[in-house]
Amino acid sequence: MNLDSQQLTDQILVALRRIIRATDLHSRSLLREFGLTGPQLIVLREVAAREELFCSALARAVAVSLPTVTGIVARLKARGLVERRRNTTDKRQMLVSVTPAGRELLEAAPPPLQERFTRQLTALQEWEQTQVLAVLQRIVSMMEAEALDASPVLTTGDLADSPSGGVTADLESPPQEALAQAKTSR
Amino acid sequence: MNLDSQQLTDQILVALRRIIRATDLHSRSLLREFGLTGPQLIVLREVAAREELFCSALARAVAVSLPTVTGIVARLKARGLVERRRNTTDKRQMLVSVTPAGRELLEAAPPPLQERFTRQLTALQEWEQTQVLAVLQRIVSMMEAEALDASPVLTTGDLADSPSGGVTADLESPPQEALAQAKTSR
DNA sequence: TGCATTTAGTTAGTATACTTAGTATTATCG
DNA sequence: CGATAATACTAAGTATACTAACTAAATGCA
Repeated sequence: MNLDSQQLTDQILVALRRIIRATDLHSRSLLREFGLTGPQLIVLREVAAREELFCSALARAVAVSLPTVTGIVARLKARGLVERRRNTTDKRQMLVSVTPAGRELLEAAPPPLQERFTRQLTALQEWEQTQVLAVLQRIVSMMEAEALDASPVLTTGDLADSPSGGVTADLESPPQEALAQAKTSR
Repeated sequence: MNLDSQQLTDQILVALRRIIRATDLHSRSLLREFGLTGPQLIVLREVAAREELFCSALARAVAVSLPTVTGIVARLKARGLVERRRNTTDKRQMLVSVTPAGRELLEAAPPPLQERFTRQLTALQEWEQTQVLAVLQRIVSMMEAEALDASPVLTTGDLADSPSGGVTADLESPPQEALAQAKTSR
């Protein structure tokens, strides 16, 4: 009773679709109950975490394309949560920064992931947490490897400059491959 | 050097975003190189796998809302890949079926997931495959648990009626919980 | 200096995907 | 049997998110 590759990929496909959908649904519930969608919240958090940053850096940090952040930043700006100003030394660049209102909103903000998901996750044994993260990062590396040939630009390298970059996983074949590759390809 | 919960959720958030993005990018490359987007391909496969099915069953099977399949089916129909007809016994229902052209296209269709991803996945040890799937299903169950209170309708129960439903995972706390719950809540 | 190239962002167009609100049909119940 | 409720789907509106095409600014090189 072992699963052939067809069944495996089919089931993984379904699981991925449901994860994507759950993420989307959660984003909408955030909008309904808090006023910001998931991506908006993520972008706002990232802007607040730094002093001021360029749109391109922002796009890289949250793993979306430049046009996408343009739209999200525009909506945040319309709400008075961020400000935009041109860089004086290089006038092509736009500097995005959080406003007091934006910072205040963030104080009361819910976590960007489902609260129950977050709770259950932190309740896991540490080795389980590591395993979950390791599997996800492994999937990322397997998926993003594909895109490297096709689109040499903006392969979303250094994400989320958290102090501890990348957890070492307890799986064979390190999941950091693609991230390292992505970094070099800029 | 262990990771606090903030770091863990942040990194998981990033990994999920990148998986979602990689899926989207792959969908576009499918469109470019093959002519159908990922969701279109998935829907077409599902329609072809059955004789004829209702829009609502289709939506459940591919884990999207009814309005979303309506749009996708409309695009497939515009391409002549599927047909729609009203159910004679219950005229509210639309029956979707694949056309010969659609079936022919499917013959030459690439796998809906990234080919490299699929290859690497099937190259893994069996226990690793099981682990990957188990972690994903576990995430699904933790994420979907949230939505059950809010939206009692269309919680996407029985997906993909594959003969072997649900692989038993080598993790504590079975990942099937939410699926079972979702099923009962219809 | 001057023109080509690159870079940073925005705009336009398309697809997914949701919610909410509608329409048509069927089922239910007094 | 007729009014009401439930069901199946469609339509409208919005957000994300991409690519391709565009503008503006900076860089590079002859």
